[in-house]
Amino acid sequence: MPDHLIRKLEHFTRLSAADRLALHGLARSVRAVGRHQDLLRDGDSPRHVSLVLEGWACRYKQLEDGRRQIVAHVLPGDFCDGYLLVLRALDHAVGTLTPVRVAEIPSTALMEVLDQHPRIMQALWWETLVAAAIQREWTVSLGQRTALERVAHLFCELFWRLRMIGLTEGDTCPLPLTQVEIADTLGLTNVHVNRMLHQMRGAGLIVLKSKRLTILDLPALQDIALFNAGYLHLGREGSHLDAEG
Amino acid sequence: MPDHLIRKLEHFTRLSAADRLALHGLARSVRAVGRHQDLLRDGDSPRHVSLVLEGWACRYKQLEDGRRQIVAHVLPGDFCDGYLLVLRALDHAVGTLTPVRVAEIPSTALMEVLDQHPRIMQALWWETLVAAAIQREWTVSLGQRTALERVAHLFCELFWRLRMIGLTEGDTCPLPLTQVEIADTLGLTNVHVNRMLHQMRGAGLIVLKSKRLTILDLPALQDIALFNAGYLHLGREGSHLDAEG
DNA sequence: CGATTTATTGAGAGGGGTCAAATAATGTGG
DNA sequence: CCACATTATTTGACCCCTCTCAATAAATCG
Repeated sequence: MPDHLIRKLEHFTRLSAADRLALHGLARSVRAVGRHQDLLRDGDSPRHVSLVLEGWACRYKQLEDGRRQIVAHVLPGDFCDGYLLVLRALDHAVGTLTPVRVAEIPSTALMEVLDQHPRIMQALWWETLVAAAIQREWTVSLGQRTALERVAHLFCELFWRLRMIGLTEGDTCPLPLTQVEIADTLGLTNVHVNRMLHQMRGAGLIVLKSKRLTILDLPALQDIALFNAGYLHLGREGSHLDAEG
Repeated sequence: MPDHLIRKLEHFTRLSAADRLALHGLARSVRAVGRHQDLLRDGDSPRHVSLVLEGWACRYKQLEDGRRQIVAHVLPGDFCDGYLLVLRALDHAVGTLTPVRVAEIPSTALMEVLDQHPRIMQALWWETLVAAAIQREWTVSLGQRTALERVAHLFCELFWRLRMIGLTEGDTCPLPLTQVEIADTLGLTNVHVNRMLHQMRGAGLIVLKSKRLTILDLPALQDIALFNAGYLHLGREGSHLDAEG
């Protein structure tokens, strides 16, 4: 089941059959959760680690007066937490954006796998660092990019991340976000997101319909977004750790 | 020398004398660097790990057209990299904001210490997760907070971080940032930062002079900033790992 | 097919940006 | 320690990108 996770990790290093088997063994207990539910609440300290197998979720923080900021998108193959081995309490919430299937992994089981499979340990370490790099790039977007550039950049990033886990088809990918959710991601209002989408459609850059995004001209979109994929570290940077065969 | 690092880590768990000794052993080779120099450039892949002993630096990303965003402040006791054990190339630059003294630690020496001192390993893991939490909070600031709230939040965060490493005196701390650098941190212009400072001074909240910040009313400043220190995870969350004595 | 969510569009307002110039602080060489 | 150059701060006037408010249209869903 954790095919997306495996596919993602293999952008870092090639796993052995035993590695893959171990990862499959982790996704034993699976839970289905509906749309717009909280998987984790701010302040929680869950006992197990959750891995999203299918569907989209997001990390978000809410200010006292109601303002909400989505701080990360959690796609299939992403962990919800993974931090709780060290930190006592979560400093943000995790909510579903679509119906989701999550594997609940006892932290002892995860630790055992990490001990016995150093290649997985390295790959998950890489995964953590890429997540941090994405967070930094979001800081750049919110701090420096205009509204149009932000939307374009988000679409480029999601397209690359989805392609990494095999969820694109040609120039098309799922995009189950509402305009309000895009706005909460980019620090904009839904009204202005709508206007930017209008503009991008008018320029023949994208088609967005029925929760699917088609990028008609990826190079042009990347130019507009000042998008540079380097921060996603997709160059198989752990190839020296590759498994044989 | 790495007193600030030790002081910071002890907000997570109490280290043993041997742990502290091992950390001191790491800071053998020290380099002095002037103000406004790059310690690391985007794309670099340094061989050793750098620890800031004194002075301030920042991580930053620059867009092709010159727009610059500071994505993190690197204070005494912070690592510049620490990632390079896994990632091949840096996705951002690190530059000094003041003259700086950095320890250059061979990655093999660091790995040895981590192997022999699991408590340090855990504490550095905590440190990494706190850095990620700070990055998320910056996403919230840039996405949702107004200019005034952003400046107030930054000052609260820096004050707490500096207090954590023993660099505050009462309600005062160093603040060597120029208004341009504050602006590049918060996604504002230096002109508008200046106006917000004017407003905060007028409200009797702060004094900022000769690169020192005095917070006259911390609770009020935190209210304005919607600041909640939870994300800094200062509650000695690793106390179950405490060394004896 | 009615009910609710989501997307779309318009008009008006404001927070923060841009441009420009003056003042103050800091640094440097003699 | 001063004269000068450089860097940093401060302030004003004007503008524009994005927000707010509001109303309508279109999807989506039981």
